[in-house]
Amino acid sequence: MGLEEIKKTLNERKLKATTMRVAVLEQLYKESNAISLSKMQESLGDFDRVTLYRTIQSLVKSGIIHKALEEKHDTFYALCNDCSLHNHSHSHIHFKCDNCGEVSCLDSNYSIQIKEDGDYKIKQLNIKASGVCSNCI
Amino acid sequence: MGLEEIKKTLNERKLKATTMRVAVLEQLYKESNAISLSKMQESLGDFDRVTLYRTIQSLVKSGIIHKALEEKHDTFYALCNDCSLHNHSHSHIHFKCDNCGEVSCLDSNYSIQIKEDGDYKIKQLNIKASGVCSNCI
DNA sequence: TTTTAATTGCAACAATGTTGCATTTATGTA
DNA sequence: TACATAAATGCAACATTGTTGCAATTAAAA
Repeated sequence: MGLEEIKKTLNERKLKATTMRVAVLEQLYKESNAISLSKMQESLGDFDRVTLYRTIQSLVKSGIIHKALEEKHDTFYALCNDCSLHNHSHSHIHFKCDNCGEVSCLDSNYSIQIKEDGDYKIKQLNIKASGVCSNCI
Repeated sequence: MGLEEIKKTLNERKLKATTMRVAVLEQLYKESNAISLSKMQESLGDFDRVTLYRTIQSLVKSGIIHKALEEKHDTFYALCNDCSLHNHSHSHIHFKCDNCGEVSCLDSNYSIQIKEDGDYKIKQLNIKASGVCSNCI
């Protein structure tokens, strides 16, 4: 995904291709995994914190990225590879490696079956798995 | 669970039966569901915030309660009914009702099976379900 | 009742996230 | 290419959540 394609993606969604947005997306395309807000802040250097928050908001809202994992002290975002515009991150498992801390979205090789046999009506699942990632095995 | 029993539970774990600890546990025994920090703060009135944090910490550490659900702006705690001292909240599903906001620990009527067929080694699952609770159906 | 270690309350701080507003910038248009 | 304009940015200020150190208080054992 080159610069031109990123700009095109943004303009298609009526978002201006600003330096910050392009930088965030370039980083996400480079890594194939989710990236944390804190890591983005680090690598983006002297941008304003507020601008990053608003950048993320706009990218999430327009369906380019999604919130992969939310922890108390950090939040991870990932590209919406397999997500449709209106249905994000609902069905796949978000995985965090205990060893290297990397967060990724597991694909359909990992599927879930629920036994639902009581009074509660489950409509949505949010599953965080942890363990050892493919690089750390 | 009366006052005496609560005091006994605390002393068994070498915790002093202070006003705050007793109040928190009484509230948790009354409700059978998880209670959020913000709700505890409300009902406990003029206690110091710091004291509540440390009270929660001590109760979690000693295995009386566990963190049921952690959201960005609130954290829910529940009694360790079925959890052993060293193995908390690992295997059950935490449920939040979309309608009333109530958080509860689902029992073994709800279980999850994961098909694991890729490079990642899953060691632990943290499952948040949302939908409609038994009261709101 | 006294002792003492645990617990509390306070003040101060750190991190994360939000809002309003004036300034700047990307983009469509002339 | 220059201009107009709506969108995006940077700044200051603030809210919320959680933490630490320390002196004062309290539960429980002696």
